[in-house]
Amino acid sequence: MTAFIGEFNCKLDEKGRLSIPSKLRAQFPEAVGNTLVVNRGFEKCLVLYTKEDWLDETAKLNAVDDFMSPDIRRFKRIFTNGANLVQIDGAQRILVPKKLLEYAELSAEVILVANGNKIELWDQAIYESELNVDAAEMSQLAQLFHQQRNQG
Amino acid sequence: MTAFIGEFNCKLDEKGRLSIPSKLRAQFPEAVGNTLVVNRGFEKCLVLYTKEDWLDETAKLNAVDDFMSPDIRRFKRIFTNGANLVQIDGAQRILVPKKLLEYAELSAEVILVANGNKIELWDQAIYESELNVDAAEMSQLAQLFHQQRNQG
DNA sequence: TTCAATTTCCCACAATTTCCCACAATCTCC
DNA sequence: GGAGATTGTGGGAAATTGTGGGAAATTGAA
Repeated sequence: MTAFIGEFNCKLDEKGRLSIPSKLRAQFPEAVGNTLVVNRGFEKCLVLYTKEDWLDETAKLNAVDDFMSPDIRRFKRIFTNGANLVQIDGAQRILVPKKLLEYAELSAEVILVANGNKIELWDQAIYESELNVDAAEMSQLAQLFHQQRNQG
Repeated sequence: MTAFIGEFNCKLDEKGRLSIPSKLRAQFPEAVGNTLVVNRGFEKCLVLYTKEDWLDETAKLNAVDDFMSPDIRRFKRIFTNGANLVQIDGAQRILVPKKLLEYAELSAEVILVANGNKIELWDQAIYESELNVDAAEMSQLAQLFHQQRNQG
């Protein structure tokens, strides 16, 4: 599994193209070729995967049997339905599908945040508010994390 | 895991480059190669890790599933936000990303403080005021530390 | 078929980053 | 203390990257 690192300020041009910072591009395994997968994130952001990692993710999803419940089927459908293949062009850019642009409310100033096998794409303003926590809230979050990790 | 020791006065040049003191460089395991990870610290400072140590840290985080809750995702984001790979150049320098320079309000005079697998990078003036505690406050802090450690 | 709209491909300029060299300062060893 | 080696600092030049926009190609609708 790939493990991407980095946070990058990027710009979307008028055509909705996002140029991938060379430092991030350099982290792609050779095998990636020129294809990525973009999907909606849970929050107001998009998520990029290599095609391989995306297939792994969906494989995990599909390991859960559809017979189980309507909710399972619904979740799988919704989760998968935003996914799009995108091509990296000669200038290391991808064209972000319009629907997804709108979903994540992306303006010209965006942020790419890599962590693990996911690369999140945020509008800069929204990202900053997402990260803006005061100390009290932070320690609450930490506590929650602690609990949930131990529940597993 | 690496265990760094030492405190060093350093200078940032006009291009935002930080030259790593040879005494610190000598503590890097061979395997580090020329790559480090810089991230925001909780306080107004930056933190350097070897890439390996950083991946260990994030692996612990990513062991908790993103599907679990929005708070989990948020916590992970806040924790990893700002991380960037940096290369050590031929003159044993790293280029500190502009965003992070601004975040930690670094001027030309900075301090590197090594502790465990982390190396903190502070603006000198800010660092000094951070360390400026009187005896009473110090013993109060120690008490707090003691309590919170035992609560775990 | 024709026209308009979108997409893809390509080129070019500007800004940044990287690489390299050189000098100054410091340290080390004799 | 002095000479040589190592380290810290600065800056110039080349290479790379980011960004914008134009033109060709493709698509879809009338």
